Amino acid sequence: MLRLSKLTDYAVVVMVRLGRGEAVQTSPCIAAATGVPEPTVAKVLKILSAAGLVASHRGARGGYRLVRPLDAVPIADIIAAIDGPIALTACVDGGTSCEAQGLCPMRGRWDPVNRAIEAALAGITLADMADPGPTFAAPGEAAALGPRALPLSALHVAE
Amino acid sequence: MLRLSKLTDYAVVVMVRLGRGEAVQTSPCIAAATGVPEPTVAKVLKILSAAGLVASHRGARGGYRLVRPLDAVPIADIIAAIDGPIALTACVDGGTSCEAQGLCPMRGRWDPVNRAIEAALAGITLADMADPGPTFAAPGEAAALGPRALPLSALHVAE
DNA sequence: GATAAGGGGACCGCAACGGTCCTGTTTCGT
DNA sequence: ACGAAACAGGACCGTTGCGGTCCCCTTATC
Ligand code: FES
Ligand code: FES
Repeated sequence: MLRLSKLTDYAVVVMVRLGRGEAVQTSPCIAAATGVPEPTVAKVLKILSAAGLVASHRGARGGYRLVRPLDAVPIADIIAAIDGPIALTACVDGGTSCEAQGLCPMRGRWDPVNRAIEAALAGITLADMADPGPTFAAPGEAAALGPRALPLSALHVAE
Repeated sequence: MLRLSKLTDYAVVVMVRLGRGEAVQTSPCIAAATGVPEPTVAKVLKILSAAGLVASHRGARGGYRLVRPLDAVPIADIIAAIDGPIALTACVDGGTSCEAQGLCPMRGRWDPVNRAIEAALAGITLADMADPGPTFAAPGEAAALGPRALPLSALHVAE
């Protein structure tokens, strides 16, 4: 399905949330605001922090803040941070994983495809996905609607 | 990793192989020619046949043949056939799978991303991946050979 | 009628992913 | 100085989907 991991989706939600309100926010706070379970939020933030997309401050009154503004973060960065480098096949550009590269007819064959996708993903920033206008009309109580396990959604950037 | 299934990779190899030699070829023949195990080739061909990308002829002296020439088959079709419709997230355009669509702030957020990828994938045909002649002259970076034990490769369109 | 080939499944092992939890370590507030 | 708050980092499983194989049936040629 060419689908990306659910964590990536969460990461987008979390990042967008970080773009609102206080500059520095804690993971429990974000979890409460977004409706995403707290451990998962923490995990996502750790990964994002390791990738340098967010900065962390430890200790009491600590939290996370954005390093770059939302409009300077292409989703390609998020995907790369969570799902690893963008590579459709095992044999990526360098092809460091294959043995007989000189003989394999598929060598580098997927590269243009990878490039195209990478370009497409680099052209869209989080700001584009955040809220391009006043269309965001359902604050707060949206989270209350998900008493059950919230299957795949739970993507609420509640205010 | 945004990776696509191995089957898709096989499918490309098989399709390219179908573009060579005899117009109609049997799956054992293709398996022998490509080095891909026969059952897998058969599986791939069944899927491709169901998707209408190849035509099959049953009975003795049967086999498969291409419906469209290679340059008329964008890889998007292959991916769609094997991995299913191209959709990065669970909530696709229509969002038929989600319950509280009206409240979810991510509704349709990924759509532009999907479109971009779809467009990128539609712009490259199998012919582009087959063997565009001697044009594939990778510069100096021939990459150091990694003596591996053929992890995922075996993608040989042997002649 | 025998044989060669595709059609459509069922089946199982494995690896990756999602999700949770626990045990440090750091910093701020009192 | 002490304790609480919050991040860091990993360990830990259940589940899922995928890759791969096999079997039996139908179809068409010889
Ligand atoms: S998660 Fe499905 S519409 Fe939001
Ligand atoms: S499969 Fe790796 S270079 Fe061909």
